[in-house]
Parts: sequence; structure tokens; C-alpha cells
Amino acid sequence: MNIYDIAEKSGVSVSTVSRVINGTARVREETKQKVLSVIRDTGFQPNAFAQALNFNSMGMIGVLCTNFADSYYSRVVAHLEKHLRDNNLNVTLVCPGQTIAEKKEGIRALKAKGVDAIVLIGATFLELEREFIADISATCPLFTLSYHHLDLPNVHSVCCDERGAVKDVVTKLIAAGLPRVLFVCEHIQNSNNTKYSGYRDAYEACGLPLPELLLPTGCYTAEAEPIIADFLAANADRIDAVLTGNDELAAFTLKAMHRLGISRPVVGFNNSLLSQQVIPELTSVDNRVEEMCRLTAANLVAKLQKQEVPQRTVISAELVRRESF
Amino acid sequence: MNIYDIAEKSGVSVSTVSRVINGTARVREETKQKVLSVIRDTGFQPNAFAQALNFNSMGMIGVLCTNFADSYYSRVVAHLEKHLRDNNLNVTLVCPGQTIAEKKEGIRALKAKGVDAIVLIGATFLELEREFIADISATCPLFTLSYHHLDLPNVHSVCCDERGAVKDVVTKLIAAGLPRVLFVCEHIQNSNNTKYSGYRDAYEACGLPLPELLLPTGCYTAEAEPIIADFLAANADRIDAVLTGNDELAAFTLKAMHRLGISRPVVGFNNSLLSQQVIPELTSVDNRVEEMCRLTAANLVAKLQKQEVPQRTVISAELVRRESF
DNA sequence: TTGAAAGCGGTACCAT
DNA sequence: ATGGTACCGCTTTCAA
Repeated sequence: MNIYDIAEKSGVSVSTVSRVINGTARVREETKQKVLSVIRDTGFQPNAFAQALNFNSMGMIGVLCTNFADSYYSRVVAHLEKHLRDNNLNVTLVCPGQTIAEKKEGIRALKAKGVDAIVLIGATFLELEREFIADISATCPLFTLSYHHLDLPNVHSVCCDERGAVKDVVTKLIAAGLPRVLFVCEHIQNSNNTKYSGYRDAYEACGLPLPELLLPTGCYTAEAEPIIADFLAANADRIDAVLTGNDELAAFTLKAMHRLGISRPVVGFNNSLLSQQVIPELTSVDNRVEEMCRLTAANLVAKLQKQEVPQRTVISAELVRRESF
Repeated sequence: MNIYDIAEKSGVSVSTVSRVINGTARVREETKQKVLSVIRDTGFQPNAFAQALNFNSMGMIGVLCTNFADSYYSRVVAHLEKHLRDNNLNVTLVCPGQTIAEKKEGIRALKAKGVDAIVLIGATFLELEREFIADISATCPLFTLSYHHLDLPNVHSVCCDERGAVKDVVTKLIAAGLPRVLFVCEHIQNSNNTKYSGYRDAYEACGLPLPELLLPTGCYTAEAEPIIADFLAANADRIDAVLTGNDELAAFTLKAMHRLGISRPVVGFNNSLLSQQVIPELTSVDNRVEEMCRLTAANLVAKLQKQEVPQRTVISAELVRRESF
């Protein structure tokens, strides 16, 4: 069943059928109704590939998400998908491995599929060569959604000011008489590096020396618990409070403290559902995922419509206070 | 830049270029190398839409996932995407709302985009009219990944025997001297209905009357905590143990019990990361997501290669014991 | 308002 | 082994 069949059954030419389908030109009402009724009767749907070949677009957006198992990122994808679909855009999801080669391969694959734009979730792009990104963005607009900006033509970023947020919360901890804050993260890279900068900012702003309280677990979050427990056991007496790079690490921290019979204020990151599922409920930094997704989608849609789009959009994070601090 | 440009630069015809690209026929080595070098130099990539129009395929699989916030489902998507990509298939993800209309719209949209097959994650399909499913599957193979089977041509299911798993675990609880098991779920529908059947099976097999201990919270998991807490407060003295439809509900149950100063064995469902993040660690029924995804992808790939594929594939669940029981 | 026909960028059959 | 060309299904320009 193709447009020729419809044309024949309707007693008109394919041009007219195409016009009816796309509403690209005036068609006599009577003719139009006839064609529409044939389309309804036959259940005809235009071939998406032929349309794509003509329009040079499938209305498909590539989304790259390296860490999908992490509920934080799946939330991002879910919100993004919703906002894009509201604009008639579909999402092709690629979750490559963590290596640079895999990520590059994933981005190339997306481009090869002819996506209209690519969204990079998280700070993936920071590890890729500038040249590679520039090469991709030369022909395919790139949108990043993270805490960091990349200054290249045709790449647009929505950032959450995590550095500022960490500075604020650490300052609050210090002001609350808890000057020795332990920062727990997986690796001191990317996002965590930025958070740690905010941590240092706070001590500098308060005129205090930086405490030597940094714990990069060096492993996946899921495996971090014993490492955190050991560290806390050995250093409990010189830790006033704990800040973690994500809520999962904060949950493990709470658990480890519970086992050790100690108690310290803990602040997590991402304000995920988990923060309400643990005891005590977790105070957490909310980087406002939904708002970032909304802005990214809006930028993307505007870009596809050839509008001017800011290269950089920054929003601030928000501390959600619960029981743990 | 298209195949004609490459042909011209290489001094051959487009047919030859196409042969080199697709390896569909013998080409003299020398010619081949010349063409390949031109392709490399120019960075040429065949137009995905034109290829799709010819092959009537983009190598795209539609994945429908209604409940994404739930980390259980995002795990499914992640595993599925990996296994499909390993077979050169990409994933178009649609996360529609929970209403039937939205789900149908999502499935239609996927089909309209020309996906090679559609995977329905969860029991979504049970609410849709058989006729609708049959209409879709008439021209697009459907794969379901859940606890339930659907007997229609061109639809294939991978199921985890959750009913049997629940029967087993409830039987174990009864045998452990805990005959009054409360079952907590969102609604007594779909998956939960099946689980509850397993629950009844257990009592029947043990020759015990069914206790009136069913708590459908009637709300989203995230909002369930107070409801669980109230129920436990009012009924603690007639509850020996708790079984929940997912780990999140189990976490809230543990939390509520902690607040109430009571303690009962609790068994969750899905064996998610959360089960290791709470205190006490959660005993949970593992429905072996990764295995289900592997099987689904394998079936799907076989189907696209026109091989015979079983309509129904069943695997058993596994109880992962931790501290909570 | 409508139709004919030339693309869009490939693939593959049929010659040579 | 290679080239010419019809064709995939649709859109759009040009003419009528």
C-alpha cells in the first residue's frame, strides 16, 4: 500500500494525495474528503523512510547516556523523551560503555542514523577530543546536559551550577559548627571534580584551611559500601559531616554509620527517590533535572527551527533539606 | 556528498561504489581500494534514509516503557539496548503516560517510524485490546518482556514465572512459622495480580485459609509510605511478615516498621540496587532482568532473520536472601 | 485546483 | 568485473 494506490482508489494523482497528507497546498474540499476517506479506509500510512529521504529528517533525536542503570540518568532520559515527544520528536537511545572508544562509536552510530541532533547526557563529552566533537557538531547540532559547558560552534549546553551549590552547602555545614566535611565520590573526575572545586571554594571563602577529607572510592557506586565503612571506622573522630557525589553513596554512608554506631550529618546529591527511602531521610542537593531537560528540549526545538539559541544556559541547584542535615 | 560524487572521484560508476560499500558482489581489488580511499578521504557516509528506503529497514527497534522512573524498568531498557546494539540494532525509546490512549499512541508512533520490531516492557499490553495488538503485530513483530504471555501470531513473550516465585517464598515464610503474610502492592492489577495468585497458591498448597492481609496502596510507590505506616500501625499484631510488589515498597515498609518500633521479616521484589542500600538489607525476589533481556534480544534477532522463534519463553525467578528474611 | 515528472540517495538487476 | 538504469515511496516544481 503506497501513495499510488491511494491516488488510484481516490481517482486523483499522487501529487494531490501528497498535498492532502501534508497540507502543503490548497486542495478542493471535496477532493480532499475523498482522499481522506480512502486513507482512513485503507489504514494507509506514508512510508517514513521515503519521507525522511525527501525531508532529510526523520524527526529523530539521538540521546547518548553512558550510565543508564543509574536512576538519576534514567530520569533525565525520561523527562527528555517526554519533552521531545511533545514536539513530535522521537528519541534514539544509545547507552555505550564507559570507554572513550565506545562513546565515540555511539555518537558516530547516532549520526550515521541521520538523527537531527544529539543530546549528550552527563559529562561524557569532556573526555572526548575537542576535534572529535567539532567534527560531529559541524553537521549535527549537539546539546549537552550536565554541569559543564563546551565552547564550540553548534554545541549548546544546559548546565546546573553544582560548584556553586556545593560551595553553599559546605559553607552552611561550616557555619553550623561542622567544619570537617568529608567528601565521598567515585572518582575525582568530571562532575565530582567540579563539586570538589565548590568544596574548596567554601573553605577558601570561610578562610579555613582545606581539611584532608576526600574519599574517592575508586569503584562503582554499588561496590562502595565496604570502602566507605572502613574509612569511616578509621577516621570517625575527625569527621563532622559527610557530603557525597550522589544519593547512593550517601545511603551507603548512612548505613555504614549506623553499623558503626556513629551519627553525622550527611548530604547527598541529585535528590533522587532514594533520598526519601532511607533512614534518616536524606538532605540532598537537587540539580533540577526536569528543568534542565525542559530547557534542553526547548533549545533543541528552537535550533531545528533555525532560531538563535544561547550556547550556554545555566541554572542553579537547590538544597532540599530533610532529616540527615 | 553522495554516492555519485564518490563514483566520480573514484572514476567508477555508482554501482561499483555501492558494491564496495555493501560487499554484495566481487570488485577488483585495485578498484575497491581506490573507492575505499576516496570514501576515507571524503568522510563519506551513505545516506541512512535512502538505504532504509531500499532495504525497508533502518535497523531500528521500538521500545515502549511506561514506567521509567522505576529503576527496575530502566535496567531493562539498558540491558535490552546493549544486547540489541551488539546486533547492530538501535533503540527508539518511547515512554508514554499510563493511560491506554497514550500507550496506543506510543505504539502507533513507533510503527509509523518504520521500526523493525517493537518491544513492550512490562505488562502494558494486557490493558490493550487484543484487536489492537493483533493489528499492530500483523505487520510488525511484537516482543513482550514481563510475567505474562499473550497468544497471538507474531507476538513473542519472555516471561518470568513470578507467580511460582511468590508461591515459593510465601511457602517458605509459612514454613518458617510466619503464616500471616501481608502483601503490599500499588494496585491489585497486572503483575501484582499474578503475584497475588502465587500468594494464594501458597496458602492453598499448605492447606491454610487465606489471611485477609492485602494492602493495595492505591497510589504511586513514591507516595505509599504513610499508607503503609498507617496500615502497619493498625494491624501489627496480626502480621507475621510482609511481602511487597517491589523493593521500593519494601523499603518504605522497613522504614515504617522502624518508626513504629516493630520488626517483621520483609521480602521485596526485583532485587534492585535499593535492596542493598537499606537497613536491614532486603531479601528480594530476583526476576533476572538481564537474562530476560538477553533472551528477548536473541528472539528478536532470530525473528528478523526469518528464523522460527518460540512464542513463549519462560524463566524462573530466584529468591535472593539477605537480612530482612 | 490538479497532474506530470524530476528529484531525494541509494540498491540491484540486466547487459556488456 | 563493471556500467546503465529502473525502482524504493514520497515531495515539489512546473505547466496546464
